[in-house]
Amino acid sequence: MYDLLFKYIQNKTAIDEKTFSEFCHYFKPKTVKRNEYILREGEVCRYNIFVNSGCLKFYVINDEGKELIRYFAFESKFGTALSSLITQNPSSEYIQAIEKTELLVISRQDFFHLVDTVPQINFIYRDILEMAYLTSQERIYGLQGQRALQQLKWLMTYQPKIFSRLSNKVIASYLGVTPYTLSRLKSEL
Amino acid sequence: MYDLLFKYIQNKTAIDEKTFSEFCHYFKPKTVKRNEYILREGEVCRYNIFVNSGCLKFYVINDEGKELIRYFAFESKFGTALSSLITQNPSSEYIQAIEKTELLVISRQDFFHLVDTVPQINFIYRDILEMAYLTSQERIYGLQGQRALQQLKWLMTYQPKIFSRLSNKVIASYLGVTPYTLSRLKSEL
DNA sequence: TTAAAACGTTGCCATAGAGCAATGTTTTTG
DNA sequence: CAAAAACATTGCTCTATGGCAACGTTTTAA
Repeated sequence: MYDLLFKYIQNKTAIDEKTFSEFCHYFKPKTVKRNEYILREGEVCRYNIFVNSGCLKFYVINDEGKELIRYFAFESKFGTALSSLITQNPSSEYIQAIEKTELLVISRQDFFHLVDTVPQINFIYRDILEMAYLTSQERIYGLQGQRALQQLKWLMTYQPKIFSRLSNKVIASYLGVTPYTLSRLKSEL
Repeated sequence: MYDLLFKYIQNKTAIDEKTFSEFCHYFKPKTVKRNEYILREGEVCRYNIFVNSGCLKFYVINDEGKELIRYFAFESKFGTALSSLITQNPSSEYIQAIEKTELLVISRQDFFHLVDTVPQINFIYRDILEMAYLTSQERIYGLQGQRALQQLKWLMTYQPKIFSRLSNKVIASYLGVTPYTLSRLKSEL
């Protein structure tokens, strides 16, 4: 149950099983079905989430009703609606399972308690934020400067998992183009 | 010299002047001229930067030679090429002064030393990362989902400083459109 | 297992934004 | 302060992407 989380933490910082076992019970297992919502727009996000297996999508619905995905959390990734988690204001984001997904969820309070008291978790959180920020920056440059075809090529090279596991529809939503356009671009490759 | 930095930290966490005076000497004052580079593509970023006055732009030059700005650091903001700072790999970003700018720079080593030894700085760094990440997320949704006109309206509402202080050319580069398009959009407002 | 639903592809046309050129305006710098 | 450089605006045309419709294929769920 906690194997993957232990490996994740161990991979980023020095930790022994004893220390891990002292706090891992804060993470509660939960299984969600395909298409099940973990968080809806307007709800306050109260959890940080670690994905044990499956895949979650994090997205908003814009004014025109279009679904815009900013992030996929595959197994061994953390994800949360950070803005809402921090401010405890209603989220503008949805979190939804793309397939049957096994999670470990930790409450906001417990999570920040661990960040403040367990140096390894403080470091992990810093690392998560740093990496998330770097990824965001790259994505901003991609969306700002590149034609969809270039973005598609970049994605196929650096995030091939997205192509092997997700439908064209969600990939299009992630790239910010319509499924029609994605379909046409693929025929240009 | 350190007034603004002290206020910045004080505003986010409990700190007294004595504690501040113990570490503020790690931040070295530096003045750069209009258009002067603080970091060029290919160089390794060795500093974190606090802006005392003026404005910096953080950008890349893409394959087509187009300048893409991801962030402006006005006074009382931190900024760095985080990817390069963390990995110590050559930066893909430029950092350049838009106007005459007064900085406080702290070396990578000193900065992470403070993060690890001064709880207030640990907290500040966490806060910087959190806020930077949230801002990035909003920007991703903006670039992904909205027409340039909508982005322009959003920017005028939430970051009016950008309009009062920067040229159309750099605003266009930030929005990811050409100056021609920006000029036309403004006439539609 | 099979009907229903969702998805992917492609033709056609509409639209947002790109890019060049020409012109007037503002800013910079000696 | 004046010449040069950079910038802003706008007409014209071109291209990338959007969006509908139609149709075949795959997936889902009872």
